[in-house]
Amino acid sequence: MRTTELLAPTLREIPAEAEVISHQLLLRAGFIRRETAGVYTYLPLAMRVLKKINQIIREEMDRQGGQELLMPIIQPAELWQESGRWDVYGPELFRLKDRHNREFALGPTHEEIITALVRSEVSSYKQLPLLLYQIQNKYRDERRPRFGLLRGREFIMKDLYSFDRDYEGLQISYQKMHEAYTQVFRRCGLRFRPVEADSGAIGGSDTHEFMVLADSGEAVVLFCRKEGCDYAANVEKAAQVIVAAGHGEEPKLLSEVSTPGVHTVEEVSAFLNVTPQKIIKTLLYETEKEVVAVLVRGDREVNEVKLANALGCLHLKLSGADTVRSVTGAQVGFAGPVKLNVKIVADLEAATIVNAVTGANKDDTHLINVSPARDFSIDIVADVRMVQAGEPCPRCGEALIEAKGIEVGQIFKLGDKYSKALGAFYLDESGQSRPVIMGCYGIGVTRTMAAAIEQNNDKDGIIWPAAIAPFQVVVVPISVKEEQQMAAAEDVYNRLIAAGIEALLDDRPERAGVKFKDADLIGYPLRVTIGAKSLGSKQVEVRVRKTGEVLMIPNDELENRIGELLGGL
RNA sequence: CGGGAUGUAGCGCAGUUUGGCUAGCGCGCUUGCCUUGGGAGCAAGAGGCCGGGGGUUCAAAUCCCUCCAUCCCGACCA
Repeated sequence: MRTTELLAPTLREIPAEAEVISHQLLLRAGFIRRETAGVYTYLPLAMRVLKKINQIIREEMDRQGGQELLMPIIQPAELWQESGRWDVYGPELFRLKDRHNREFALGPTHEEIITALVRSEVSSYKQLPLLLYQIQNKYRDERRPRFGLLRGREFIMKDLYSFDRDYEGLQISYQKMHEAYTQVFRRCGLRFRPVEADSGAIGGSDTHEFMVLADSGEAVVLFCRKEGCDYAANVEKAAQVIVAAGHGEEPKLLSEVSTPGVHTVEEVSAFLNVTPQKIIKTLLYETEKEVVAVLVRGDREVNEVKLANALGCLHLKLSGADTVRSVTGAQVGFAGPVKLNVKIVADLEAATIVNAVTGANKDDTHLINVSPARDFSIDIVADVRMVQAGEPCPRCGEALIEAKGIEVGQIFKLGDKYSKALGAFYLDESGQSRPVIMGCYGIGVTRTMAAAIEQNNDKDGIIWPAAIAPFQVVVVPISVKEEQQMAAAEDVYNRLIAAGIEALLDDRPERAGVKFKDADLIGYPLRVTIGAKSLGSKQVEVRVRKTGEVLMIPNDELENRIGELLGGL
């Protein structure tokens, strides 16, 4: 391919709409253009990258026994009503009607379709297990599409569904996908971690998210710093380790103190001269069923995902000032568990604090020397708080480290949720009808492309890992008017192509600086420069994008050395 | 959905406060000359429903109403 034939419109300035680096660079380097919020056209350079990622995915899925198919994007409402998700999925589901006023959804995911397929085509244990996947556009009407390709409304996703006879089979399929995903992201040249994640109030037991570590990530992950310990979890999931309370403290006399205008933990701590560790923070939450009081230590934060799981509720929200007053009788900042007439959920840690400070459910008043059991009863004790960096690893006890991550993949054990809802049963050897046991496994392809940029860039532009670069080498003649240079450039280009290396010849009649800037911006791993400097010599000048290093390679070793270099990038 | 901001040429912006000459600048684009190892220079050009609609006015990019779009923060996210 020659640059004069390639549609790769680079921009000198950063479009005002782009905030995160991957979005800026994808626009500037001519990979994507926005059509409307969260919807993009992928230009030829992006398409080449996506094809490579897809190819890697296909190879790894197929290696594990996956079979590719293609399902419809337009899905009938009836199927979604059958699974119950027509209502549950909410406004995020794009809906449309046909000319007969029949309702449809644009597929945000394909559990319904694939389960419907399996229920009609699979009827015997002999047909199981099955691993079926597709790579296709997905549609989710995000409330707030943002960050370019990191959160779009239309995006490309690989989704695989596993069908097994039982949970043991599911475990095997799950492990296969765990391995496949590890290989996919490794081959894409990404620094990532599989992390334990929360599976939600309903649904399967296990789930892992594959996180690309990057500061722009929306997810917070905690992982163990100890070499060899592979504990890593989404902050929503990370379990707290109970450090032995250790205070064999005797409960002292409960008493009330006046604390005018002292609301926050910091204020209480300073005013009463107690550490936040001795304060029990009481927060009121409303679920679809009830109001609950949640107790956590003063220096901790409530983890709403864990809380929802502990309560077995679907929706959860922090109560407003009105509810707080009607439940506690006091303004916000003075709630406490003593004599409070709602369900009380205490965090594991908070439940052990003796002689604590709490709100008194009375304006401008706190209680001191509050002790659980004696002064109030707890309905549920559970891990309902956020774990913070520095806390012990649940597996080995070493300190946890916090990092931001971009979720590029998730593997999930569904169990029989969809097979039962949609009626996908098979007959076992004894002729008994059983639900197919399912798993689902997604990779955000377009998000992976953006994540790769988030992780691999510098002030000059993108630095593609060689495996997914749009072209592996760009050949730049300094002056296309110099016949000798052009002839040399053509020769190098042809040799690289013949050697199976994806080369691009920058034959534009531009000045060298312009071509260099574009090459850096687009991020080809290697650049071969053909100019007066090296023309007469027996060496070819090769520059490594990642390091800026310039190598003089003997002409007759060119193909081999470039192949070697690419292998290391 | 709550809060904030912005819509003027392909991109980045000025002009709007205080209505008034033919709507500007930089980059990019076209043509020519010149130049050619990190976004050169000179010259001549093309390119605008000033987001849409309605209103006020002798006169609207500018004031008013309304709709739309885009971005940011938050909430939300199988």
